[in-house]
Formats: sequence, C-alpha cells, structure tokens
Amino acid sequence: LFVTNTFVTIAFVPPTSRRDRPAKPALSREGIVRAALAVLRAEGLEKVTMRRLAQDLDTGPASLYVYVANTAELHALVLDELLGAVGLDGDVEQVLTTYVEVLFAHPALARSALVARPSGPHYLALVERLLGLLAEAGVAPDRAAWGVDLLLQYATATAAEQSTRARDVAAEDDWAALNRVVDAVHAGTHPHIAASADHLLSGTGPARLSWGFRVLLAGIAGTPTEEP
Amino acid sequence: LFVTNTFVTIAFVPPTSRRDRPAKPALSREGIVRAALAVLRAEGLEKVTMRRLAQDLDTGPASLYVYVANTAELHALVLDELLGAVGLDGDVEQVLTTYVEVLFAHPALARSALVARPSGPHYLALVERLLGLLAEAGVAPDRAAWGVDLLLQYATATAAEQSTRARDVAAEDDWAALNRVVDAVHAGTHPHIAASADHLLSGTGPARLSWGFRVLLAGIAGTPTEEP
DNA sequence: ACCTGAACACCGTTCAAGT
DNA sequence: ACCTGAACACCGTTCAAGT
Repeated sequence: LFVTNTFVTIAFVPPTSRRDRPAKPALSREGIVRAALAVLRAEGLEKVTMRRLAQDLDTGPASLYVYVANTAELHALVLDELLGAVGLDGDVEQVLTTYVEVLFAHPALARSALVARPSGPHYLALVERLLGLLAEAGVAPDRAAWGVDLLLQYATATAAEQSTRARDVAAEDDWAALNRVVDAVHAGTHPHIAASADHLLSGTGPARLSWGFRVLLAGIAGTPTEEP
Repeated sequence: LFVTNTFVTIAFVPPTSRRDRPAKPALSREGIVRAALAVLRAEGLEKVTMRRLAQDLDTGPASLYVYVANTAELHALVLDELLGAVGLDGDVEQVLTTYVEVLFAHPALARSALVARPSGPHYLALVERLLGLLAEAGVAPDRAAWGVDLLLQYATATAAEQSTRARDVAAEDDWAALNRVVDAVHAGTHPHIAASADHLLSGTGPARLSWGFRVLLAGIAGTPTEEP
C-alpha cells in the first residue's frame, strides 16, 4: 500500500511541476493574503480585487471564493496582517499613534475597518494592550471597555479621513475648498464660524490627533457610563 | 429684438415638448440631485450611480458630467440635502443625536462624509449651531473649534459603522463573530479581554452614543489645545 | 455651450461543469 | 473536495463627434 501510494503520488505530480514553467503553488488562504499584501504595497487597496488576485495567482476569480468569503473578508485579513506592525510599547497615546501611522499608509483599509470591525489576532492583541494600560492608569473597568472602543474608533476614523492620494489633487482641493468656504461664510449669517475661522483651520495633523487622544482619555476617566 | 427672441424660443420648444411623450426636462444640477434623492430613498446609495441616474433622466452617463464633477461630489450634494432634516434645537447632545439619526438611515452616506468632509449649506448651519452652543456653555473658542470637529467625526463615524443592511445578515454575523471572538479569547493570553467580556459587549447603541458625547464634551471643555 | 454614443477599463459574485 | 470557464449584472470616466 505504501509503495502504491508513492507511485500514485508521482503519477499526479507532473501537471503542477512541469520543468518548463514555474510550479503553480496550490491555492490557500495564506497564499491569497500574501498576494493581496504584495498588491496592496505596490499599488494600493483599490487594486486588491478578486479578479486581480486571481490573475496574479494564475487562476480564475471564482477559485478564490473557496478560501475567502468575499472582498470584505479579504480586506479584513490584510488589515490584521498590517496591524502586526503596530508597536505595543509606551502609553496609550503612543500605542494609538503607531496604530494611526500604520493605517495612514492605507486610508482605504481604515475605511473598511470602520465598517467591519476587525477581530484578527493582531487587533485583539492591540485591544488587550489598551485595556491593560487603562487598567494600570486606574480607569474603571466599564469605562475602560467602552473607552477602548472610542479610542480605536477615533484613531481609525482619523486615518480613514485621509484621502488615498493624500498628496494629490483631491486632498489639496478639499483643503482649498474648506478654506474658501470658511472664508466666504457671511459673518451675518454664520457669526460663530466667521469668528472661529482661524481656530477651525489651525493646528497640524499630529497636534490635533494628540489633542483628540487627550480629550478622550480625560473624558473616559471622568465620565460614568450610566446616564446622569 | 424682444419679439425675435420670443419667436426663436417658440421655434425651439417642440423637440422637448412633443405631445406623445412626456416632456424631458432640461438637465440641471438640481434635477440630478432630485433624481439621486429619489433613488437613494427607494433603493439606497449603492444604486445612486451615474449610469443609473442617467437612465432615470433619460440620457447617457456622460451628460451628467456637465453638472457634477464625479460620483463623490454627487454624494456630497445628496448628503447636504439630507442634512436639511437635522433639528437645530436643544443642547449639543440633542442636536448631534438628530444628526446621527439622519445618517443612520444611510450609513454609506456617512462613510462618504468621513472621507470628503461636507461643506454644503446645511452642514455649515449645523457647525454654526454647535459652535454657538459650545460658546454658550463657556467652552474656550479654540477648544470649541477643534471640539466641533471631534464631535462631528464621532457622530459621523458611529453612523458609518452601521452596515447598510443593518437588520440583515452582515450585521448579525458581525455581532455573532464579535461575541464568539470575545468569548473564545484565551484568558491566559488575553486576560484583560476575558475579564472585560461583559463590559465590551454591554450597553445599547443609544446609551453608548450618549456616553461618547458626554466623554467628548467633558474632555473638550477640560483639555487645553496646547501640548502639556 | 451643451449633450451624447461609444468605448475603455474595469468590478463582485454565482453556478454548472469538470477533475 | 477543489477548482474553474463563462456568464450575469453591473461600475466610473473620457473623448470625439454632433447639435
């Protein structure tokens, strides 16, 4: 039986290991995610499509559905892989800042994280770390649990707001448009906006991000979860 | 000249007002937005596409690009129209709650608002109102300006997180998945998550939303914009 | 100036049929 | 069981050509 099996195996090898073309590796969830990460890094999330991945893996798009339920699940898998790069050292603000930095490179992925909350191993490690840091800081368990949600939502949304081609047309247009709108607002109809124009447009990205974290941490520590 | 103009106008009328088919109204930005709102309410944002609108307006998709730069701008126009329904009475939390309620009906639109911050008249009226309410409450102008951003981002992101078919498969799967993940987490590797399982999953939507607003308002009022 | 047909370059997902 | 060809049902955007 042993020998027979060996022969049978050999008999089936040729189709996948022809010497004239590189062996086509068997499909697998991991292989698909690997291919997705390569496309993501080279060309961005918008190219991480079932059809494109199938092409890179030398198969048809239908084949991928054996391993991945849909595009959303694929993007979630890719995101968690990226979250492996988030540093877990330092205080809450430092950890979340590295989280935002990772997502800043892929705002479209942050967008998808906002819709389908991740639950991969790296995301869980991040949640675990944040809960630990808040507990260390003396935050009550119920506020810490809800607070982690708030902090991660803020961090994720901030990254998501970055338009993909941040340095390109869209972002500059957006910024210019906002400036124009705020400046054009009639002081008679919108007195507060007119008076706040400078403040509304002030501050660098990092300064505002840091302020947001401090606002949340202070509020989380000091606000009971029960309605007043 | 006056008479000539009148005759010319009459001479051009027939092609658009044939008695045997309903007059095809001239294209316009407003008409396109009106058609978009109709499709949005009837079938959701995913059907509000250039091609679909062109079909409804009895023309080709290319024609719409005379009035609307792209799909993102179209969605922004639709969103601002919807924001006309936001109530501006009451305190900050009440105003923002009606804002969230409006967006809850169209999470996909909230998603688009997160990427391309709106700047339409109804959005500006909302910002103006919030700035006024924060000033009334004695919040410093710089904190109020940055705070409005934070509050609107939180409200928008919360609506965006709602998957479109909230009552359908996706949401239930998500919730079930989260429960499974939190429950399955090993107490040895993720002690804080295991200990916080109840808190992480507790609370109704409105209770958490309200807590988030109170956290932000407390933090905004009490956190200087300069780094400590 | 305004409008459009037609094309370019794609998508996600399903399913019957094959191995 | 795993894999896939082919199809279904769509997209956004551009551009040359027309009125």
